[in-house]
Amino acid sequence: MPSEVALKHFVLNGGKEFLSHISIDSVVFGFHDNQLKVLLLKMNSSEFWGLPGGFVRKEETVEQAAMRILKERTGIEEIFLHQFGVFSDPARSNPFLQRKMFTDKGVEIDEGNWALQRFISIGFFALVEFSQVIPKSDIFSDECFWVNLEDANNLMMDHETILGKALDALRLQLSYQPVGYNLLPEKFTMPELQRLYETILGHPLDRRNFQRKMLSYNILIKLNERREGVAHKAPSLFKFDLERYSQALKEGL
Amino acid sequence: MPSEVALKHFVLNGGKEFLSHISIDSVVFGFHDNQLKVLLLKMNSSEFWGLPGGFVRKEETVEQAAMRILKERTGIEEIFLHQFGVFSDPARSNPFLQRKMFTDKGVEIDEGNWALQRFISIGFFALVEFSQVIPKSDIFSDECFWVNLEDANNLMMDHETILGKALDALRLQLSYQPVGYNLLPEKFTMPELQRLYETILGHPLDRRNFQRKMLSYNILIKLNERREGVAHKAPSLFKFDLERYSQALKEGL
DNA sequence: TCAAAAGTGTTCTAACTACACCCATGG
DNA sequence: CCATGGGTGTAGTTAGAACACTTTTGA
Repeated sequence: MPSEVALKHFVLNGGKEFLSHISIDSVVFGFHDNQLKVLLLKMNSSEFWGLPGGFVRKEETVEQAAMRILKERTGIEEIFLHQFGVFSDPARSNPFLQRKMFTDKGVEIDEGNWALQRFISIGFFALVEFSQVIPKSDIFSDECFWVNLEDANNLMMDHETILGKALDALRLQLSYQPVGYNLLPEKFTMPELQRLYETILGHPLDRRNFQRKMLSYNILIKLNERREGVAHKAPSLFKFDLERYSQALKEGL
Repeated sequence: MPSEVALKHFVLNGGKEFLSHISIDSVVFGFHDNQLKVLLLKMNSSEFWGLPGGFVRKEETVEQAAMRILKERTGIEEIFLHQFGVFSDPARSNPFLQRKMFTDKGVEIDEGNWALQRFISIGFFALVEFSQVIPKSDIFSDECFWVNLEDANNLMMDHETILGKALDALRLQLSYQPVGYNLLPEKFTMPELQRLYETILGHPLDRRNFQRKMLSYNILIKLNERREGVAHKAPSLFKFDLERYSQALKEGL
C-alpha cells in the first residue's frame, strides 16, 4: 500500500527534512518628543542592532510568547500587540555570524546545534507608552535603547525588512482602527494626537479637518482642563473613551 | 559572568524548551456555479475534513512551501497566495486523534515522535480558477474535493477557525485590492464578476454602481464579444488588463 | 505688543447611494 | 409577446479637502 509506505517514511524521516525552528521578532513603537521611536538591542560584541525577540515555549501560543518576551524587555505587563508577518528566507540569518555571537562570549557551539539553524520568525508590532518602558537587554545583547525611527539602521539579519513591514502594518491599522491609546499618556491634547498621526503616516495633516474627524469617531472625551505652562494658547486636554475605543478597535472606524 | 551561563544554558537546553514545529494550512478558494468553494481533504479513516497543508522544507520559504504543497493538491504551478495568520494554540491538535490517524493506517508511531507534537501553522489563502484544478489527495487523506463554503464544516483541529480568518482576510483584500483575475476564467461578464464579489462579501450589490466602480479602476478591457447561448440579453465579455491589474495589486485601488 | 499656536466654520469637490427606463433575448 | 436580465444616466447625499479669521498666551 503506497500511502502506508509514504506515511512511514514521513514519520521516520520527516523530522530531518521538515523540522523548522520558530522565533519571534517584535517592533516596539513608542512616541516621545514628537518622534516615533523603536526599541532596539545592541547585539553582543557586534556593530549590529536587533529587534527584541525570542523563542516560543512548547506550552504557549506565539502571542503569549511575544507578550512574555516584551514584558522582559520593557517591564510592561499588558502590551498592545499585533501579528503582521512571517519571515522565512532560508538565507535570512548568516550561520557564521550567528556562531560568532556565541563564541565571542566564550560559549562553544557545534555546527549542528539547533541555535544555528534557519529560524522562521513571526513578526509582531507593539505600541507602548514611552514613559512606562524600562528597557532591559537580553542574553544576546549588551544594551537596550529607544532609537528614532529614521536612525534605526545597521540592523542584523532581515530586521530592517521586518521593521519596514511593521510600519506598513501600523499605517494600515491607522486607516481603519484607532491608534493612540497605547502610545500616548492618559491625558493628551489634540495637537499631540495629530503629531502622532503625522509621524506615523509621514506627512502633515490639516489641523481643522483632523480635529473634526477625530471627534466624529466619538472615542474622545474632552476634559475641563488645559495643558499648563506651555507657550502660547493653552490647548485642551482629552482622554480616550475606553469603551468606545475598544469597540472601534473591534469593529473598525 | 551571568550572560555566559545563560547563553550556555540556551545552547544546550533551548532545543528542549523552545523547539516548535511549523506547518502550513491553506484555504483554497474557487468560484463555480455562482458559489464560492473551498478545497478540502477527507482525512484518512476519519469523519473529519481538513485543509490542504504540509510542512516546510529546510531550504525553502513558507511561501515556496505553500506553493509546492498546493501544486501537489491542485496541479496549478503559479498560484495566487496570501499569508494571513499564524495559529499556535498548544491545544489546537489532539495527540490522541493525531496518533490514531497513523495507527489506523498500520503505521506505528511512538508517543514522543515529532509528528505528534504541537505544530504552529502558517495560514495562507489561495485564489484559483475552479476549472483548472485537478484535486489530488495526500498521504493523510482519502479524497480531495471542492466543497461549498457554507457546507465546509466538520473540519479537523482548528481548521474552521482558519477558514473563518481566511474569509475575513479575503474580504479585507477585496476592499482595497482587485480580486477576480485568479478566480475567473480569462473572459467573463460583468454580472459574473458581480456575483463573485457578492458571494465573497455575502451581500448583494447594486448592478449599476458596481459596474461604474469596476470600470473606474481601469483594470478591465471590454471585448467586442458577448456571452452566447444564454437566456435573455447577451452580456458583454470582459478580460482583465493584466498590467494595470498587477499594478493595482501592488498600489491598492 | 507681537509671534506663535489653538480654536472654530464655510465652501467646494469627489465619491457613493438610490433609483428608473429602455433594450435584447429565449421561451 | 412577455418575463428576465443586461445596459446606461441622473439626482441627492455625504465625506473629505481646501482654506481664513479670531483668541489666547508667554516672551
